[in-house]
Amino acid sequence: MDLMSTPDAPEFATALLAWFDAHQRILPWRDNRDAYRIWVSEVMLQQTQVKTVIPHFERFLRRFPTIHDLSAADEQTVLREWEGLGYYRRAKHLHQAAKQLAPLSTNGLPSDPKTWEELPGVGRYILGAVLSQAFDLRLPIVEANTIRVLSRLFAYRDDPRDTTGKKWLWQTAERILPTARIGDFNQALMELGALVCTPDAPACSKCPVASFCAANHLGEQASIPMAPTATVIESVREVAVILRRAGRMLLVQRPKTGRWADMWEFPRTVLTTDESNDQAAGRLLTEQGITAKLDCQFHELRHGVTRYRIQLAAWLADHEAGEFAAIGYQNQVWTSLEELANYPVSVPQRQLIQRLRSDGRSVSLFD
DNA sequence: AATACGGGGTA
DNA sequence: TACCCAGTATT
Repeated sequence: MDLMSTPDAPEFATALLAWFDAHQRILPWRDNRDAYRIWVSEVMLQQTQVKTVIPHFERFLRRFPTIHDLSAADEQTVLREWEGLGYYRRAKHLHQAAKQLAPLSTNGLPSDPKTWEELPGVGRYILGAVLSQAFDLRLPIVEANTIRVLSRLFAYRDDPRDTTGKKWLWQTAERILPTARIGDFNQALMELGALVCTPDAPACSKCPVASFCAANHLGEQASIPMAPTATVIESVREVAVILRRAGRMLLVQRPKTGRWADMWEFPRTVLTTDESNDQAAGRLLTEQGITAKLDCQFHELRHGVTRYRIQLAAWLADHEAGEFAAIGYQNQVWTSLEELANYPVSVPQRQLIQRLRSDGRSVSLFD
Protein backbone atom coordinates (compact mmCIF):
# COMPACT_ATOMS: atom_id res chain seq x y z
CA MET A 1 0.00 0.00 0.00
CA ASP A 2 1.38 3.36 -1.02
CA LEU A 3 1.67 6.25 1.36
CA MET A 4 -0.95 8.93 0.97
CA SER A 5 -0.36 12.58 1.82
CA THR A 6 -2.87 13.89 4.33
CA PRO A 7 -4.70 17.24 4.14
CA ASP A 8 -2.83 18.68 7.09
CA ALA A 9 0.37 18.65 5.01
CA PRO A 10 1.44 22.02 3.57
CA GLU A 11 1.22 20.58 0.05
CA PHE A 12 -2.53 20.24 0.49
CA ALA A 13 -3.10 23.95 1.01
CA THR A 14 -0.74 24.76 -1.85
CA ALA A 15 -2.63 22.53 -4.26
CA LEU A 16 -6.05 23.67 -3.11
CA LEU A 17 -5.19 27.38 -3.26
CA ALA A 18 -3.66 27.01 -6.72
CA TRP A 19 -6.87 25.42 -7.92
CA PHE A 20 -8.94 28.13 -6.23
CA ASP A 21 -6.91 30.88 -7.88
CA ALA A 22 -7.54 29.35 -11.28
CA HIS A 23 -11.12 28.14 -10.99
CA GLN A 24 -13.03 30.20 -8.42
CA ARG A 25 -16.28 31.73 -9.56
CA ILE A 26 -16.62 35.46 -9.93
CA LEU A 27 -19.07 36.47 -7.20
CA PRO A 28 -20.21 39.95 -6.18
CA TRP A 29 -18.94 39.61 -2.62
CA ARG A 30 -15.48 38.70 -3.88
CA ASP A 31 -14.92 42.17 -5.33
CA ASN A 32 -12.99 43.24 -2.27
CA ARG A 33 -12.37 42.25 1.33
CA ASP A 34 -14.86 44.65 2.87
CA ALA A 35 -16.06 43.04 6.10
CA TYR A 36 -19.57 44.43 5.81
CA ARG A 37 -20.10 43.00 2.32
CA ILE A 38 -18.65 39.65 3.33
CA TRP A 39 -20.84 39.55 6.42
CA VAL A 40 -24.02 40.33 4.53
CA SER A 41 -23.18 37.70 1.92
CA GLU A 42 -22.48 35.06 4.54
CA VAL A 43 -25.77 35.70 6.29
CA MET A 44 -27.68 35.50 3.01
CA LEU A 45 -25.84 32.32 2.05
CA GLN A 46 -27.02 30.41 5.12
CA GLN A 47 -29.04 27.50 3.81
CA THR A 48 -29.37 29.36 0.54
CA GLN A 49 -27.61 28.60 -2.71
CA VAL A 50 -25.18 31.01 -4.34
CA LYS A 51 -27.30 31.40 -7.46
CA THR A 52 -30.29 32.44 -5.40
CA VAL A 53 -28.34 34.91 -3.29
CA ILE A 54 -26.61 36.90 -6.05
CA PRO A 55 -29.49 39.14 -7.16
CA HIS A 56 -30.68 39.69 -3.59
CA PHE A 57 -27.17 40.58 -2.47
CA GLU A 58 -26.71 43.15 -5.20
CA ARG A 59 -30.06 44.80 -4.49
CA PHE A 60 -29.49 44.79 -0.73
CA LEU A 61 -26.05 46.38 -1.07
CA ARG A 62 -27.42 49.08 -3.35
CA ARG A 63 -30.07 49.81 -0.76
CA PHE A 64 -27.72 49.60 2.24
CA PRO A 65 -24.18 50.25 0.94
CA THR A 66 -22.58 50.51 4.39
CA ILE A 67 -23.24 49.26 7.89
CA HIS A 68 -24.32 52.79 8.78
CA ASP A 69 -27.05 52.75 6.15
CA LEU A 70 -28.26 49.43 7.48
CA SER A 71 -28.18 50.43 11.12
CA ALA A 72 -30.07 53.64 10.35
CA ALA A 73 -32.89 51.84 8.55
CA ASP A 74 -36.01 50.71 10.36
CA GLU A 75 -36.66 47.02 10.72
CA GLN A 76 -39.65 46.89 8.41
CA THR A 77 -37.60 48.32 5.58
CA VAL A 78 -34.87 45.77 6.11
CA LEU A 79 -37.37 42.93 6.20
CA ARG A 80 -38.96 44.11 2.98
CA GLU A 81 -35.57 44.09 1.30
CA TRP A 82 -35.14 40.51 2.51
CA GLU A 83 -38.37 39.40 0.90
CA GLY A 84 -37.99 36.19 -1.08
CA LEU A 85 -34.91 34.94 0.77
CA GLY A 86 -36.79 33.28 3.61
CA TYR A 87 -35.50 32.69 7.12
CA TYR A 88 -36.43 36.25 8.03
CA ARG A 89 -34.88 35.89 11.44
CA ARG A 90 -31.55 36.29 9.64
CA ALA A 91 -32.54 39.78 8.55
CA LYS A 92 -33.72 40.76 12.01
CA HIS A 93 -30.49 39.58 13.58
CA LEU A 94 -28.40 41.22 10.88
CA HIS A 95 -30.16 44.49 11.50
CA GLN A 96 -29.84 44.27 15.28
CA ALA A 97 -26.19 43.34 14.97
CA ALA A 98 -25.58 46.25 12.61
CA LYS A 99 -26.97 48.61 15.21
CA GLN A 100 -24.57 47.19 17.79
CA LEU A 101 -21.60 47.29 15.44
CA ALA A 102 -22.11 50.64 13.72
CA PRO A 103 -20.88 52.76 16.66
CA LEU A 104 -17.72 50.64 16.74
CA SER A 105 -17.18 50.93 13.00
CA THR A 106 -15.99 54.46 12.44
CA ASN A 107 -12.81 53.08 10.85
CA GLY A 108 -14.27 49.94 9.37
CA LEU A 109 -15.79 46.99 11.17
CA PRO A 110 -13.96 45.60 14.19
CA SER A 111 -11.78 42.52 13.81
CA ASP A 112 -12.05 41.34 17.38
CA PRO A 113 -13.70 37.90 17.62
CA LYS A 114 -15.00 38.68 21.11
CA THR A 115 -17.01 41.58 19.73
CA TRP A 116 -18.50 39.45 16.94
CA GLU A 117 -19.40 36.56 19.21
CA GLU A 118 -21.80 38.83 21.08
CA LEU A 119 -23.81 39.64 17.98
CA PRO A 120 -27.19 38.04 17.32
CA GLY A 121 -27.15 35.68 14.36
CA VAL A 122 -23.39 35.20 14.54
CA GLY A 123 -22.49 31.59 15.24
CA ARG A 124 -19.18 29.88 14.84
CA TYR A 125 -19.48 29.64 11.07
CA ILE A 126 -20.19 33.34 10.47
CA LEU A 127 -17.47 34.26 12.91
CA GLY A 128 -14.84 32.22 11.08
CA ALA A 129 -16.06 33.09 7.60
CA VAL A 130 -16.13 36.86 8.10
CA LEU A 131 -12.99 37.24 10.17
CA SER A 132 -10.89 34.87 8.07
CA GLN A 133 -11.95 36.48 4.81
CA ALA A 134 -11.91 40.10 5.91
CA PHE A 135 -8.94 40.08 8.29
CA ASP A 136 -7.24 36.75 7.56
CA LEU A 137 -7.73 35.61 11.13
CA ARG A 138 -6.86 31.98 11.61
CA LEU A 139 -10.35 30.67 12.30
CA PRO A 140 -11.94 27.53 10.83
CA ILE A 141 -15.35 27.12 9.26
CA VAL A 142 -17.72 24.18 9.00
CA GLU A 143 -20.74 24.27 6.73
CA ALA A 144 -22.61 22.17 4.20
CA ASN A 145 -19.81 21.97 1.63
CA THR A 146 -16.97 21.37 4.01
CA ILE A 147 -18.89 18.74 5.94
CA ARG A 148 -18.90 16.76 2.73
CA VAL A 149 -15.35 17.62 1.71
CA LEU A 150 -13.77 16.88 5.08
CA SER A 151 -15.75 13.67 5.53
CA ARG A 152 -14.44 12.42 2.20
CA LEU A 153 -10.87 13.63 2.65
CA PHE A 154 -10.58 11.62 5.85
CA ALA A 155 -13.10 8.88 5.00
CA TYR A 156 -15.21 9.74 8.04
CA ARG A 157 -17.87 7.04 7.96
CA ASP A 158 -19.99 8.01 10.96
CA ASP A 159 -22.67 10.68 10.78
CA PRO A 160 -20.83 14.01 10.55
CA ARG A 161 -24.01 15.85 11.55
CA ASP A 162 -24.35 14.41 15.05
CA THR A 163 -22.62 15.81 18.10
CA THR A 164 -19.54 13.63 17.76
CA GLY A 165 -19.29 14.37 14.05
CA LYS A 166 -19.59 18.12 14.59
CA LYS A 167 -16.83 18.05 17.14
CA TRP A 168 -14.62 16.08 14.77
CA LEU A 169 -15.37 18.46 11.91
CA TRP A 170 -14.41 21.59 13.84
CA GLN A 171 -11.26 20.01 15.15
CA THR A 172 -10.32 18.82 11.69
CA ALA A 173 -11.17 22.12 10.02
CA GLU A 174 -8.88 23.86 12.49
CA ARG A 175 -6.11 21.33 12.14
CA ILE A 176 -5.77 21.61 8.37
CA LEU A 177 -5.74 25.42 8.37
CA PRO A 178 -2.58 26.81 6.77
CA THR A 179 -0.65 29.70 8.26
CA ALA A 180 -1.42 32.22 5.52
CA ARG A 181 -4.33 33.04 3.19
CA ILE A 182 -6.78 31.62 5.72
CA GLY A 183 -9.81 33.26 4.18
CA ASP A 184 -8.95 32.01 0.72
CA PHE A 185 -8.30 28.54 2.10
CA ASN A 186 -11.70 28.43 3.79
CA GLN A 187 -13.41 29.65 0.65
CA ALA A 188 -11.44 27.21 -1.48
CA LEU A 189 -12.69 24.31 0.62
CA MET A 190 -16.26 25.47 0.10
CA GLU A 191 -15.72 26.18 -3.59
CA LEU A 192 -14.32 22.69 -4.02
CA GLY A 193 -17.44 21.27 -2.43
CA ALA A 194 -19.67 23.37 -4.66
CA LEU A 195 -17.88 22.72 -7.96
CA VAL A 196 -16.01 19.41 -7.68
CA CYS A 197 -16.74 17.47 -4.50
CA THR A 198 -20.49 17.52 -5.13
CA PRO A 199 -23.10 15.42 -3.29
CA ASP A 200 -23.84 13.22 -6.31
CA ALA A 201 -21.16 12.05 -8.69
CA PRO A 202 -18.19 14.03 -7.43
CA ALA A 203 -15.74 14.93 -10.20
CA CYS A 204 -12.75 13.26 -8.60
CA SER A 205 -10.86 13.19 -11.91
CA LYS A 206 -10.86 16.99 -11.83
CA CYS A 207 -10.10 17.29 -8.15
CA PRO A 208 -6.87 19.12 -7.27
CA VAL A 209 -6.58 17.25 -3.97
CA ALA A 210 -7.67 13.77 -5.00
CA SER A 211 -4.26 12.42 -4.06
CA PHE A 212 -4.92 13.58 -0.47
CA CYS A 213 -8.41 12.05 -0.31
CA ALA A 214 -9.00 8.87 1.67
CA ALA A 215 -12.45 8.29 0.24
CA ASN A 216 -11.01 8.54 -3.27
CA HIS A 217 -8.27 6.07 -2.46
CA LEU A 218 -10.83 3.68 -1.04
CA GLY A 219 -13.34 4.27 -3.83
CA GLU A 220 -15.97 5.27 -1.26
CA GLN A 221 -16.89 8.72 -2.55
CA ALA A 222 -20.48 7.64 -3.13
CA SER A 223 -21.10 6.37 0.40
CA ILE A 224 -19.33 9.17 2.29
CA PRO A 225 -20.71 11.15 3.98
CA MET A 226 -23.48 8.84 5.10
CA ALA A 227 -26.96 9.90 4.07
CA PRO A 228 -29.03 11.74 6.69
CA THR A 229 -32.17 10.05 7.93
CA ALA A 230 -35.02 11.05 5.67
CA THR A 231 -37.31 13.81 6.84
CA VAL A 232 -40.95 12.90 7.23
CA ILE A 233 -43.08 15.48 5.48
CA GLU A 234 -46.45 16.05 7.09
CA SER A 235 -49.39 17.51 5.23
CA VAL A 236 -51.18 20.28 7.07
CA ARG A 237 -54.24 22.31 6.20
CA GLU A 238 -54.34 25.96 7.10
CA VAL A 239 -57.08 28.53 7.07
CA ALA A 240 -56.47 32.14 6.25
CA VAL A 241 -58.70 35.13 5.87
CA ILE A 242 -58.06 38.28 3.95
CA LEU A 243 -59.61 41.26 5.63
CA ARG A 244 -60.66 44.23 3.58
CA ARG A 245 -61.10 47.51 5.37
CA ALA A 246 -60.72 51.12 4.37
CA GLY A 247 -59.51 50.11 0.97
CA ARG A 248 -56.75 47.92 2.28
CA MET A 249 -56.31 44.21 2.17
CA LEU A 250 -54.87 42.35 5.09
CA LEU A 251 -53.92 38.75 5.29
CA VAL A 252 -54.69 36.96 8.51
CA GLN A 253 -53.23 33.50 8.60
CA ARG A 254 -53.62 30.77 11.09
CA PRO A 255 -50.29 29.38 12.21
CA LYS A 256 -49.51 25.91 11.06
CA THR A 257 -48.62 24.11 14.24
CA GLY A 258 -46.69 24.11 17.44
CA ARG A 259 -45.87 27.33 19.15
CA TRP A 260 -47.92 29.45 16.84
CA ALA A 261 -50.97 27.38 17.58
CA ASP A 262 -50.61 28.21 21.25
CA MET A 263 -50.87 31.87 20.46
CA TRP A 264 -53.68 31.70 17.99
CA GLU A 265 -55.76 29.04 19.70
CA PHE A 266 -57.68 28.10 16.63
CA PRO A 267 -58.75 24.53 17.30
CA ARG A 268 -56.92 22.15 15.05
CA THR A 269 -59.71 19.63 15.38
CA VAL A 270 -61.66 21.71 12.94
CA LEU A 271 -59.21 20.73 10.31
CA THR A 272 -59.87 17.06 10.71
CA THR A 273 -63.64 17.08 11.00
CA ASP A 274 -66.29 17.37 8.34
CA GLU A 275 -66.85 20.99 9.20
CA SER A 276 -66.74 23.04 6.06
CA ASN A 277 -63.95 25.40 5.38
CA ASP A 278 -66.39 28.29 5.38
CA GLN A 279 -67.39 27.56 8.95
CA ALA A 280 -63.77 27.16 9.92
CA ALA A 281 -62.93 30.54 8.46
CA GLY A 282 -65.93 32.13 10.15
CA ARG A 283 -64.95 30.76 13.49
CA LEU A 284 -61.40 31.94 12.93
CA LEU A 285 -62.69 35.48 12.77
CA THR A 286 -65.22 35.12 15.56
CA GLU A 287 -62.63 33.87 17.97
CA GLN A 288 -60.63 36.96 17.29
CA GLY A 289 -63.60 39.17 18.03
CA ILE A 290 -63.92 40.20 14.42
CA THR A 291 -67.22 40.69 12.65
CA ALA A 292 -66.82 40.06 8.98
CA LYS A 293 -68.70 38.94 5.93
CA LEU A 294 -67.14 36.16 3.97
CA ASP A 295 -67.75 36.16 0.29
CA CYS A 296 -66.47 32.62 0.10
CA GLN A 297 -63.63 33.19 -2.24
CA PHE A 298 -61.62 30.03 -2.01
CA HIS A 299 -57.99 29.80 -2.94
CA GLU A 300 -55.60 27.02 -2.37
CA LEU A 301 -51.90 27.66 -2.06
CA ARG A 302 -48.93 25.55 -1.23
CA HIS A 303 -46.44 26.90 1.19
CA GLY A 304 -43.25 24.99 1.80
CA VAL A 305 -41.63 24.77 5.18
CA THR A 306 -39.07 22.36 6.44
CA ARG A 307 -41.23 19.53 7.64
CA TYR A 308 -44.69 20.44 6.44
CA ARG A 309 -46.55 20.61 3.21
CA ILE A 310 -49.23 23.18 3.80
CA GLN A 311 -52.46 23.60 1.96
CA LEU A 312 -53.71 27.06 2.65
CA ALA A 313 -57.35 27.89 2.14
CA ALA A 314 -57.94 31.61 1.95
CA TRP A 315 -61.05 33.74 1.98
CA LEU A 316 -61.84 37.31 1.28
CA ALA A 317 -63.74 39.10 4.02
CA ASP A 318 -65.10 42.57 4.67
CA HIS A 319 -64.05 43.72 8.06
CA GLU A 320 -66.96 45.34 9.80
CA ALA A 321 -66.00 45.68 13.42
CA GLY A 322 -63.65 44.53 16.08
CA GLU A 323 -60.00 44.75 16.84
CA PHE A 324 -57.76 41.98 15.72
CA ALA A 325 -54.29 40.62 15.97
CA ALA A 326 -52.59 38.74 13.21
CA ILE A 327 -49.75 36.31 13.37
CA GLY A 328 -47.10 35.77 10.78
CA TYR A 329 -43.42 35.01 10.63
CA GLN A 330 -41.36 34.38 13.74
CA ASN A 331 -44.31 34.56 16.11
CA GLN A 332 -44.74 38.16 15.14
CA VAL A 333 -47.99 39.58 16.44
CA TRP A 334 -49.44 42.67 14.87
CA THR A 335 -51.93 44.82 16.64
CA SER A 336 -52.33 47.54 14.09
CA LEU A 337 -53.30 47.73 10.47
CA GLU A 338 -50.25 49.79 9.70
CA GLU A 339 -47.89 47.28 11.16
CA LEU A 340 -49.37 44.35 9.34
CA ALA A 341 -49.72 46.15 6.04
CA ASN A 342 -46.05 47.02 6.04
CA TYR A 343 -44.80 43.57 6.88
CA PRO A 344 -43.17 41.53 4.13
CA VAL A 345 -45.32 38.84 2.64
CA SER A 346 -44.18 35.40 1.71
CA VAL A 347 -44.02 34.26 -1.88
CA PRO A 348 -47.22 32.19 -1.59
CA GLN A 349 -49.01 35.15 -0.13
CA ARG A 350 -47.78 37.29 -2.97
CA GLN A 351 -49.11 34.71 -5.41
CA LEU A 352 -52.47 34.86 -3.70
CA ILE A 353 -52.55 38.61 -4.02
CA GLN A 354 -51.69 38.38 -7.69
CA ARG A 355 -54.51 35.92 -8.17
CA LEU A 356 -56.97 38.24 -6.50
CA ARG A 357 -55.82 41.03 -8.75
CA SER A 358 -56.26 38.88 -11.80
CA ASP A 359 -59.84 38.33 -10.64
CA GLY A 360 -60.30 42.07 -10.99
CA ARG A 361 -60.05 42.82 -7.30
CA SER A 362 -58.33 45.87 -5.99
CA VAL A 363 -55.63 44.70 -3.65
CA SER A 364 -53.69 47.40 -1.92
CA LEU A 365 -51.65 45.63 0.67
CA PHE A 366 -48.62 47.79 0.04
CA ASP A 367 -50.14 50.83 -1.54
C1' DA B 1 -30.66 15.97 20.96
C1' DA B 2 -34.52 17.80 18.31
C1' DT B 3 -36.88 21.24 16.23
C1' DA B 4 -38.07 25.69 13.95
C1' DC B 5 -37.13 28.58 10.49
C1' DG B 6 -38.32 29.61 3.76
C1' DG B 7 -37.75 29.43 -0.52
C1' DG B 8 -35.43 28.09 -4.70
C1' DG B 9 -32.68 24.76 -7.48
C1' DT B 10 -32.27 20.20 -9.38
C1' DA B 11 -32.44 15.27 -11.15
C1' DT C 1 -41.31 14.04 -5.56
C1' DA C 2 -37.44 14.34 -2.56
C1' DC C 3 -33.18 16.09 -1.44
C1' DC C 4 -29.93 19.89 -1.05
C1' DC C 5 -28.35 24.47 0.13
C1' DA C 6 -21.52 29.16 2.72
C1' DG C 7 -26.52 27.93 9.95
C1' DT C 8 -28.44 29.84 14.23
C1' DA C 9 -31.38 29.93 18.18
C1' DT C 10 -34.50 27.71 21.04
C1' DT C 11 -36.52 23.99 23.53
